[in-house]
Amino acid sequence: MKKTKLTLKDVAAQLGVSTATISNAFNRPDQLSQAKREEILSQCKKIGYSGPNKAAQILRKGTSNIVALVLADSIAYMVSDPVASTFIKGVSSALQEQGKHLLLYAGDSKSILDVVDFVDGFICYGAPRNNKLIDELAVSPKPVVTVDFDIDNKPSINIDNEDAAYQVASSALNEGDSVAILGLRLIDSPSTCRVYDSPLIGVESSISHRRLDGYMRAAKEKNVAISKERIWHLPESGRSFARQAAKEVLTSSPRPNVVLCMSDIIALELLHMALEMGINVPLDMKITGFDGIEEAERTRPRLTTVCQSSAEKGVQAAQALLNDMEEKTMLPFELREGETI
Amino acid sequence: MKKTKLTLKDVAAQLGVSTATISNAFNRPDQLSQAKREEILSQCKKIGYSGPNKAAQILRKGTSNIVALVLADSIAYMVSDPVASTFIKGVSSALQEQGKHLLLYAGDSKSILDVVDFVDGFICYGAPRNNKLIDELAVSPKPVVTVDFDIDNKPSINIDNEDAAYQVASSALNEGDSVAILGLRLIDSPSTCRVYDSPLIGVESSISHRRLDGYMRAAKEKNVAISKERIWHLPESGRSFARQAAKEVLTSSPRPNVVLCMSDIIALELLHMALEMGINVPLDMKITGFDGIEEAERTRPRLTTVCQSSAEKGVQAAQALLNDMEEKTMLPFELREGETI
DNA sequence: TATCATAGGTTAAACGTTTAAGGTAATGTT
DNA sequence: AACATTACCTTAAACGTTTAACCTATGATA
Repeated sequence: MKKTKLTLKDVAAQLGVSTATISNAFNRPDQLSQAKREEILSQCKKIGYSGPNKAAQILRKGTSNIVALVLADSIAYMVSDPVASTFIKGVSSALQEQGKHLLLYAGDSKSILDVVDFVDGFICYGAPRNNKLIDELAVSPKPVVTVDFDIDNKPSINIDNEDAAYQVASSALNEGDSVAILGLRLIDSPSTCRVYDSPLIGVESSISHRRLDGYMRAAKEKNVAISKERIWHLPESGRSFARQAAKEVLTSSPRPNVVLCMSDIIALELLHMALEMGINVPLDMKITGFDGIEEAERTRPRLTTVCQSSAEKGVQAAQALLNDMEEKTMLPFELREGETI
Repeated sequence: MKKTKLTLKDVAAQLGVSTATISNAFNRPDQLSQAKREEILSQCKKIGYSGPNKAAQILRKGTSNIVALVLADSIAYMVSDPVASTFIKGVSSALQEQGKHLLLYAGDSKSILDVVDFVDGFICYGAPRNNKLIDELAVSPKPVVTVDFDIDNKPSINIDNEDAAYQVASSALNEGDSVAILGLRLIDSPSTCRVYDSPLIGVESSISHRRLDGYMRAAKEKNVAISKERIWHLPESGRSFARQAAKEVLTSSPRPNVVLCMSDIIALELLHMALEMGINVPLDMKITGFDGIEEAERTRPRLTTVCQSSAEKGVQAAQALLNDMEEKTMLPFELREGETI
């Protein structure tokens, strides 16, 4: 058992050199002769000194190799969402390659102040549920990269959600259609409900808003009207919310013959429920999704959706952060025609 | 724009009190009069001092509120596994409740030395792929809680994997059966293959070893022999590895009529493929899983498996860490009889 | 009235490093 | 031979806090 943890000072004393030299041996090889360096390193190993204390380094150097990933919602929810977890996957592999550590941060937290002093930067995936965080991130002294939404003057990674939504809606819609939209985080309600005249929440650059805009533009072009009582709000993309919304939509009258869903999870639950009710998809009801998750390829009929690479978004976000990129990046997406329209 | 970040010293000077007093105003309300405290706090807010620098606190206090979650494999893989992500979910909610932060740490990392100085403790989910980490954790100066395996003298959270495996195997097996086992991380190979005579890897307390023991005990009791060439190794529980292994098993001859799988993901891929090949489950082939994931309830026939609550494991692990528990905890499991045996 | 707690501060020494700025001897330059 | 460089170390001042130890009125106690 060690008596007490060795410090740089102890080691310096024992080896009869200055603390600076020990420090340099570990951090700046060019500052001392190779012979001395090797000698020091081997001595350190021998006496059980495993290198400079990281906590002290964080304070002194002002850098920790920790990157905070600010998730839109609670960690608990985000980690179980296939799209989000694929994103996390991308982020983590890019970070690991550079020896950076990943701190998961919930978007419903009170404030980023409890970590801002020691993290090296923030990757922000989706507009945090707590709007205050956005304001704090906007003035953060540490670098910030946003994904799936924007903050002025901060780099971001996005796809053109408006265009993607427009395209998928355009290929699904025809004049005379009766349309419903299953949207995400549109209004301020903790449960699934119709939007009606509730004010829309969140930043204008959020994916929900952009997608809604795209849907509406396509609808206008095709001359179909979508009233706000045909737009549903889901607080998140979980299966239980999705099932609830699906049920409401399927039992609403008149039953829509086109349903535009803002995520594949939502679309898939709707699809399953519709099929169970004996509704013919796409003859009686067309369904579109969003994201292009793996599961959407395995269903019969295959879901028509918009594919984007969440893993790639993660990688790009990490790289943007680590390389101090300043631009806002637009990633490609791809319409995947399945058999649900 | 701020000129330069305010420090405690600056604030103390501006308010004409000592740094200790400012510090106490934030950390130890009992050390100064309530009037002064409120005065200080409101002044701080006014001049834009948001509280003591966390990096400095980490060094000085020796605690950071950061807990490292050491995953068995790479973060990228773990986050996409439904069982692991449910566990993470449990951990994160328990931590968030206590204001702790979650650092994801990959089990295939070189060493924990780069974080041990600043984290408050380790939750270790599954035996890390890199064995060196286990040794380091065993002598870590920071608290450690292991899950799904054990380290001497460290608290742990487990289910009785041996017994669970024994039970599920017992209910599936009958004398004369031809049995195959689809196991996880049994030998040192990066790809799916039969075990044959390769030496088993990893700690004896790992879930794989315990489950294998349980299977074998049941087999012995039922008088069925399982040779090592009927045991497959999968490097991880991913779907692609599972499909590959499923294919090998289904085309092996003689084709087994019972397949014991060490995870539901593996079992489900096998089930799908078997059904596609026109094999009758359970008449021609019985299949058992492990874990009790949600997806396993939705398949037809429903999978026979062992249910455990990964979320609960996460919560318990976090609590054990935060409360300095010392004991090794055994959580309950439940046999879920589906229609695959 | 002399004595003793106590409340509400202050002082200064840590916490364990990094890194400018200096110093010195050896090497290179003219 | 005088001078400029360079290579290699050391000194000491940060980094921004926390906290034990100490101080000083003020009110309570005997």
